[in-house]
Amino acid sequence: MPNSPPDNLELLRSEIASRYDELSPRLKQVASFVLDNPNDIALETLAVNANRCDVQPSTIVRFAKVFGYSGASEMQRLFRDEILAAAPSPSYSERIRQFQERSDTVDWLLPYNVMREFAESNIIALEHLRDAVRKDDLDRSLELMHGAHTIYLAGVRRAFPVAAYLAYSLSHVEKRAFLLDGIAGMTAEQSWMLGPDDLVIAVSFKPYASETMAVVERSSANGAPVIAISDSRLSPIAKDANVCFEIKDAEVRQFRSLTASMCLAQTLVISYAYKFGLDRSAEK
Amino acid sequence: MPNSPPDNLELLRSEIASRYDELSPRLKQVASFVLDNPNDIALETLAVNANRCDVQPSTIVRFAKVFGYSGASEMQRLFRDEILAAAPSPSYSERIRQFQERSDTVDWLLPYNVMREFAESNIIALEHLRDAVRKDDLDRSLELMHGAHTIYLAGVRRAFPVAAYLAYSLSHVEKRAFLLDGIAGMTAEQSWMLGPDDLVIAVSFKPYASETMAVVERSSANGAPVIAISDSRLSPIAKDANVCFEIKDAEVRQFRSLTASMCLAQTLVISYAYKFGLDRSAEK
DNA sequence: AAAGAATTGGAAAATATATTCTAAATTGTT
DNA sequence: AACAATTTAGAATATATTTTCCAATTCTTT
Repeated sequence: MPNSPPDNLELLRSEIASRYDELSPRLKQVASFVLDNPNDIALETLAVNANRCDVQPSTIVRFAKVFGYSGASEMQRLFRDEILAAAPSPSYSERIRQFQERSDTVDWLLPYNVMREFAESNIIALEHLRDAVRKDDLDRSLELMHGAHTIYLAGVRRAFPVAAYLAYSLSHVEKRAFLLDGIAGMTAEQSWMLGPDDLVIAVSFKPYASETMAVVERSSANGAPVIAISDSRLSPIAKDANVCFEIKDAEVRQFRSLTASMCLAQTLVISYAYKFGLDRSAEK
Repeated sequence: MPNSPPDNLELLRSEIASRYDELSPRLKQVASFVLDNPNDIALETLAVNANRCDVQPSTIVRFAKVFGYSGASEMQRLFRDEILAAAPSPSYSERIRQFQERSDTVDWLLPYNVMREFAESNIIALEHLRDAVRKDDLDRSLELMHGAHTIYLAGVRRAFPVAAYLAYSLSHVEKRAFLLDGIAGMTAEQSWMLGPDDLVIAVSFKPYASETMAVVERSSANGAPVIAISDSRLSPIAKDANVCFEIKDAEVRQFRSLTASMCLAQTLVISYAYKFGLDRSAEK
């Protein structure tokens, strides 16, 4: 009946709400189910949804047609897109893609624009981090940190600032922490000494550094637990890790940021300080 | 081959990660797509997912079988259930109520809350940065960077990661850059050598480090231009600086973040690369 | 370099799912 | 209470999607 059906979920929801009264009994059943269980509509088949609201599949099709769609599938598309676009986790890549498309038109020769673009994508990365980090991983990390006599930080090149920050701030909350900095090629030697009493936090991103891989492999073989901060579960350092954080940092035209990784690092240190609050002093 | 397939997403993910190496090339493609885009697997048809990772639909079926499922559909069920479980009963009004409740009292003993809180404040800091940085400061910085034969980075303690990042990424856009790292107490000696052809980018925050102050003073006296990244115009390193960025980083209960500073650092490097685009290679 | 093994692409078959259609049931009207 | 109009159930049909299977290709081994 309506000329053009609502083309986003929010519109559809209010349309359903406002026309609720004119609907027939069965269609009302469908209406309230649809409003209350968007995820079921998105993910389950017509048959099971029909069953859930105690209705025939064909009734749901009729419902969709009443609101102007060609069928239930077309309406379902809206619900699926909502999850893909706005859902907690991995709308991420899609958002980034859209964002980058949009930014194709900005003038990259103006530093001011670069700044704005960069701030924007870092914000997106942080939002993603906030929603995607798993409670459980954080808890387990804190336990590992608490149990460790000393924490060793591994990370070179792009990952180095993160490792350096961890070393610095951990020692400021009075946790013994050393940076495996590989000065004079010492890294290999240094990792010999690590054992079950210690903990390695290894940070490594895409073209994974062999130094960091070696540290993880060796210390893990010696029985030292490992927390990995990396960009993929498939990362070589994720393999042997007891906990692996998968961080999707912002990427703007080839350049990858560290914002999300730094934020995670801060979270680990501060949570640790609060939970086992030996510190008091904290960093100034 | 495996007796019983993983029956929850997390298990499946780690199973995929750990067996990644033994997979054939096409199956690897599928594996990383599956890990990176769980929502697509949950919501899109085999055909479109196959297309997205540039593979035949049948390959995805084979992938699912390798991990013990009867077919792709059975595996997809896991991904769908994950979404359904994440939002148990997201009735609209209920969701809003929960959201409003959330921000009232946060329990800081729960790392998860710390993470959320931290991400939020970093986002705010970035928004501030985006709006507060002066066009003119950026332009002048780029000119100084362009004019310099070599850029030297100064920053210790909390500021060290920022300086390290700048050194790393500048050299990746083919700008000569050295970190004045003060190893073996060399900082003083190193800064003797700086002159009008060089540039110092100094990073320093609240309890200002004397090392960094010394570098700025001495090199500036020798005629080297200085860009300061600091938290106040009154900072000792701002005095002698040609350009001073005043960065208000997030502060959560005593702990200061580096997010905004890192973002500014990235902006400088990337703008430089675009404007004077010597790079081409960039960082990978 | 050839033979065998494993992997892959793609079309055909099977299955699952959505849609249509008609007869039955319900509702409202006189 | 009878009739028309509307709504509904459910089987039949159409469509979409997945799965299977085999030929083509690529990789290994000798």
